[in-house]
Amino acid sequence: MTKERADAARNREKVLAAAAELFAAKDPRTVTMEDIARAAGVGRGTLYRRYPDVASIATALLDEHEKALQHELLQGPPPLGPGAPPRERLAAFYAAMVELLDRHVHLALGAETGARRYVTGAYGFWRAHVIALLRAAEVADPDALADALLAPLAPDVFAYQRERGVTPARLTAALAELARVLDR
Amino acid sequence: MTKERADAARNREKVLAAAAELFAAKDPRTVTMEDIARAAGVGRGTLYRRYPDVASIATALLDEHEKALQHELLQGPPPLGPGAPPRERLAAFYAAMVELLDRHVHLALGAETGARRYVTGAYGFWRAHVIALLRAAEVADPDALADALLAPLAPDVFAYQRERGVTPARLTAALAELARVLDR
DNA sequence: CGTGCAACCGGACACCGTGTCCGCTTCGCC
DNA sequence: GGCGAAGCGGACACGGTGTCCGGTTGCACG
Repeated sequence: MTKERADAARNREKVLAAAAELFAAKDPRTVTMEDIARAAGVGRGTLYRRYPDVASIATALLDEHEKALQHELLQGPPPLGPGAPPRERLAAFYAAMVELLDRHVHLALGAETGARRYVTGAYGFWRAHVIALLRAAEVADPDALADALLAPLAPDVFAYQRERGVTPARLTAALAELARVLDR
Repeated sequence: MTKERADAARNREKVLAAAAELFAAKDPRTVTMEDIARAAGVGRGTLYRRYPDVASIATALLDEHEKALQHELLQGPPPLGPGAPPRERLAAFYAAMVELLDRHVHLALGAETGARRYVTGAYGFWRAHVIALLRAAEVADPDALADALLAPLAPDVFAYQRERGVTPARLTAALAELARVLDR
């Protein structure tokens, strides 16, 4: 990773800015590489030089926001960070994720092309975190439960619920309850 | 819906058979209309006459299998059908769905292009069923919880877990526990 | 039977997005 | 200010989509 050339950096900015706008403006699943290139005033070749596909651009944009939450989970104050009982931490995690989703569904939706969700680094992080919490709560088979408990946070589920009139607040409440009743 | 012409019926059979084979043979998400037409020995126009896209063909194939389960939920013996306590019925539902998924993931994956999952008639059925159970169990906000509880049954989640080594049996056990601890 | 009409078939077509390739431009170090 | 390398971007070939329409086939009715 040597130093980035000035023109390259300039283009990277233009691309990310244009992409962010596009994802917010229209159905993120219909945004194409061509769209982004045009909006950024950049050739398609330039785009492909850095990002293999649309999803990876959305992921790059999303990562920034996820980083903050990941940091809080690891060393922030309870109940998000260490110190609170596992079920409380799980509830807090749910709440934080719902808030994150609420602000950035468009990006999250854009980042999903098929099973892409699970290969992204972030999912692995959430997974590891939930598994650790479940283990601490002495629940049976944390490995199997973790993905099941993360599934409600899938962007398309969230988008669907919101569209149906389930507010983030109600969802948070429902998930908090779910977290608290886990195994006794 | 007048009577179907003989040649049309013949072609419908050929198409469904060829599609079933294709979905099972390769990654269902990469099956194309052209593939199916070629495999069925049928023109592309013929395909489009009946099915607007690949997903709807997979859905048609899947529906057949889902119908049976839906019937059992409505009027089969407990614990799947009416008569058992709601949490037991939910656990049984989970078990049945996992088994269904295990047998037909390829179809379920083929049926999913983006948010297609939620517009299909089947999802609405599962949703209504779970909501009814939650209401009977006197859980708070069944509407918000239902989608969350159905999320772990998303085909891509199932496929991912299985690929990771979580057997259907373990998944069933984990979900059963989840169902039983709901709200107290 | 045979005939006519409607339903059905299927290949051709135009379009769009993808991903790659390569001649040209720009950068920044010496 | 010159030069090597990194970066750029348009052109290209490909593959899938969805539509359209001339030709074909099935079936009801005489």
